[in-house]
Amino acid sequence: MPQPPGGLLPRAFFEAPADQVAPRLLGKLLVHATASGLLAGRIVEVEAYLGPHNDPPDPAAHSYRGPTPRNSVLFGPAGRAYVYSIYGRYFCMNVCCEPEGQAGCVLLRALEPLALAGDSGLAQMALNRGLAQGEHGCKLTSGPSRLCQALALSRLVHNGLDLLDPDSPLQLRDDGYPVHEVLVTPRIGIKHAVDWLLRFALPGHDCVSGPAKMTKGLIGKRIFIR
DNA sequence: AGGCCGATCCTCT
DNA sequence: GAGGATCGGCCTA
Repeated sequence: MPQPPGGLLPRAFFEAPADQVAPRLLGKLLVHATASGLLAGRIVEVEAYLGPHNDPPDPAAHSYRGPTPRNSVLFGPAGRAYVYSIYGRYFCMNVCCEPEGQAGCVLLRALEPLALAGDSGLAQMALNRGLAQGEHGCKLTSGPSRLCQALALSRLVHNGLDLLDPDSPLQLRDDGYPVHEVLVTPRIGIKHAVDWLLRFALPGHDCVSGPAKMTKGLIGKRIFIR
C-alpha cells in the first residue's frame, strides 16, 4: 500500500468554531485506505454548521435541538467523522469541530478526485459511483453524497472515526497545497438560515458543486485567508 | 442552464 | 406521520 502524502492535521486545528475551520479545510486531503487501495480527494467545497451554543443558534444544523442518537458524535471530540444517511439512499460526511461538548461541524460538499494509488484509485471510485471506466472527472466527487459514494463511506462503518489518528483508515491530511482566496456564499439545499454565508469553495474550481450562480462567484463574496 | 419529480428510509415529534 | 445538509433523469428554452 503506498504511503499517502503530507501529514496529519493537529487536533487544535478543529477545536474552533466551524465557520473558522471550514475555509481552512479547503485544499486539504481526505484519504480512505481500503482493501482495494487508497481512495482520495482534495477538498474544494465545504459548509459550516454551527453548534447550538452559538448566538444565534444555527437552525439548519443537525445539532440545533440538542443531542440525539443520530447526532451524538457531533457533541464529542473534534476531528472525528460525522456520517449520516439522507433520503434513504445517500450519505453525507462532516468533520466535527469545537471542543468536546460543543457541536459545530463542517460538511464536505466536493472533492477533486486524486490518483494517490495510480489510476486504480480513480477506477475504483468510478466503480463505486456506477460510472463507466474512464470517467475520471469531477462527476466522481462533486457533491456531498457523490464523494461518500466514490470513497465508499457509510454511516455504519465510518461515523465516529477519528480522522487524525495515524492508524485510522480515514484521514484528513495536509500536503501543503496553498489556498489564499476563498469564495463565500449561502449554503445549498437547506430551508433555514438561507442567507447565512457559511459555504466556502475554491473560486472557479471545476469540481465545486451547485448551480452556476453559486460556483461562478455571482453570489457571495471573496475572502483571503492565512 | 434551470426547474420539477420520484426514489426511499431513517430520524425525531 | 412528516420531512430531509441529494441525485439523476427528463422537461422546457
